[in-house]
Amino acid sequence: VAPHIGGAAAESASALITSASAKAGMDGMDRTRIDEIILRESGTSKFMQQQRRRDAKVNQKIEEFQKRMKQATPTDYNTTPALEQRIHQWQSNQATRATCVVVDMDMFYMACELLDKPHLKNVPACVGQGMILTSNYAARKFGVRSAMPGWIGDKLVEELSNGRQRLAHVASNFDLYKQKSVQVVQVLKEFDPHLKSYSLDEAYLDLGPYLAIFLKQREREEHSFTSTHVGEEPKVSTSSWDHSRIAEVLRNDDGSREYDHVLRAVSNHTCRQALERVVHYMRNCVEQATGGLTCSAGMAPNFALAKIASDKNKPDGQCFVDPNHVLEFVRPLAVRKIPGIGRVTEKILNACQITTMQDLYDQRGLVHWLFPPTTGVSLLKASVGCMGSSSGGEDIEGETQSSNSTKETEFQKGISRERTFSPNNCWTALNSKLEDIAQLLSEDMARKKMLAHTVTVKVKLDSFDVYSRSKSLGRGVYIQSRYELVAIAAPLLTQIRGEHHRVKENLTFSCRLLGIRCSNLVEEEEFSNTPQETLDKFLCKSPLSTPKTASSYPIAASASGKSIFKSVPGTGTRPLDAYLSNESRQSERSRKAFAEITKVGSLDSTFDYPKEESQFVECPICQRKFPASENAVLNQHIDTCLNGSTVRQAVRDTKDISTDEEQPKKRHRLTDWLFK
DNA sequence: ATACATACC
DNA sequence: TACTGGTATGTAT
Repeated sequence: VAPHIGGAAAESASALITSASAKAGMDGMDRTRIDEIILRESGTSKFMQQQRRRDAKVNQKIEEFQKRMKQATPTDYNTTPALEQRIHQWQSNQATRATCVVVDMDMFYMACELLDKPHLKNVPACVGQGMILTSNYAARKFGVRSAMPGWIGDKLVEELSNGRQRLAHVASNFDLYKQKSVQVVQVLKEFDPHLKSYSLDEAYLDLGPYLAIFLKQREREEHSFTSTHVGEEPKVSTSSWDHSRIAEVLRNDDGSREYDHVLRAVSNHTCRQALERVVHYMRNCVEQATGGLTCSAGMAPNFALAKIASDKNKPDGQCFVDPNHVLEFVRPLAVRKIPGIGRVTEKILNACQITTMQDLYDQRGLVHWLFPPTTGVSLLKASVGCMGSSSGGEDIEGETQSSNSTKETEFQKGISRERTFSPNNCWTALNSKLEDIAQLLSEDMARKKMLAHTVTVKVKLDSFDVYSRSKSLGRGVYIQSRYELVAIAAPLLTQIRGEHHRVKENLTFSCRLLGIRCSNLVEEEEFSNTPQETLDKFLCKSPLSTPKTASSYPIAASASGKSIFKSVPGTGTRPLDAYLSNESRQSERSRKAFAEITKVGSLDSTFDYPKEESQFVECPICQRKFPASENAVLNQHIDTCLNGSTVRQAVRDTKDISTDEEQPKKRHRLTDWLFK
């Protein structure tokens, strides 16, 4: 039975926003006081209102959970032999040696700045002007942390220091952070050339191979010097070892060698001692190489545990999780410590009386029954320290977790750009912003040589309500240029506005953020030499997609050189391709792409935006205006519109505009297809 | 395939 | 006065 949900209890900021909750280095501070200040300063803001609405939804979800719990019978919430069996299985698949290492730089951005500005070391300071990116420990004492808006940080420091201190703001300098990050990674790669880093300030290493070579090396030394006493573990020598030699071996290692047996041959204790030494040395190297940046490290049999451990002795410390005592490490942890359990899941669990991992384990039957399968399983795996092995599926035999099987070929799933601005309801301006974003995104995609099959537009209103609408293109159609992006994105934006007006019956569409996301990506192949499609010109010149106010389009400029529908996406991604010859594939693709863009893009004239939002609403498709009061009429019209009357008109228009002399057949086929 | 929510840095 | 940006993934439909 859960405690009060949204009852009379005083509202707490930390329950509403992550930037108010505790973080490493925030010990011994007055959370109540901090909460109070945050709520007072921003409690009525639109942002906070939105957080409350979200929180209400979470509470609703919790109530549903509790309803189900009340109806539950012991058969539902008791564990079962099958579950016990699975849990046991996870545990026995756990690696027996702790070679996973997570290196986490201490307050990275801030630390980078402090190199330059040592005078800020002991006064409250943060990086970031509007939004705080990170803060030093002096500031954390007052509850100032990342993701917190700057002015709240100011208030916290001012008030909690009784006006004696002020929060110093340093503008972010990502070039510097990137440069420092490169230095760090360079050093770390000597210890594991296959390391992964998911952000500028942390890296995931498997020190298994390094350790194996290290131990081998030492073994040889010991042999040549002393005769080892029987039954006695050889001590880890206190002399320094030949690091550069090991680094070299690793550099030339093709990753196919098996090191596991070496580590299994030595005791857990020996392994630990060696690892602690290596990691200590490694952290030292980082500090030297960066001119004084410190980091913390966690060592564990899997990366999630290592990640948690890296936080334990922050800053400038390290923590080892003994594979034989994982449960002792895990059980006392608050559920929130587990990567993947955030503010919301924590709240849900807490409502079920689960606050620690011990609770989670004790309630495993209930959890398994209550949560959706993937979530439930990953929670339960976590409860016994088995984490990170993605998607909660059953692990196929063996502790592949940390061996040299680094899959290099992971391809980025999506790419996006979004921008926040002062709330704006001018349709022309919004569309122009959308085009700017498309431009940025297109550049990113070109740089990364990727093409997208799906485009999503994201809108955040003044109220902080978020909408997203997406469109997947026809089979085999992939796009990149900003014209294409705009051709798809602009109508989606129109659609969002239309639906917002319909649903909320709200005439203003005041927007504070626009974003475009591309997904279902494929890699661009070598430049295609097929004759230039007319699409580029079409998208560029056609009044259907070129705003009259189009100073933002440097028209002829970049539109020429490149074909838009460049590549045949990698063979194998879509087997059906195999049925088409290369050439017909190309034209097929272009034809479909053209159709796609025409179908969607041309329907939305980005020109002729009404200057003011009045008592009229527009058809999201053809932009024709209708009296706001006549909802039925509009809906009727939209249906007609969607049924294609306008499509035909649009296509007739394009016929005159873009003539394709080289391949007139295509045009026929295009129109045939469109008219269907 | 689409929309939305959650999470992480 | 004022609350980010980029990516991945899970859930529900």
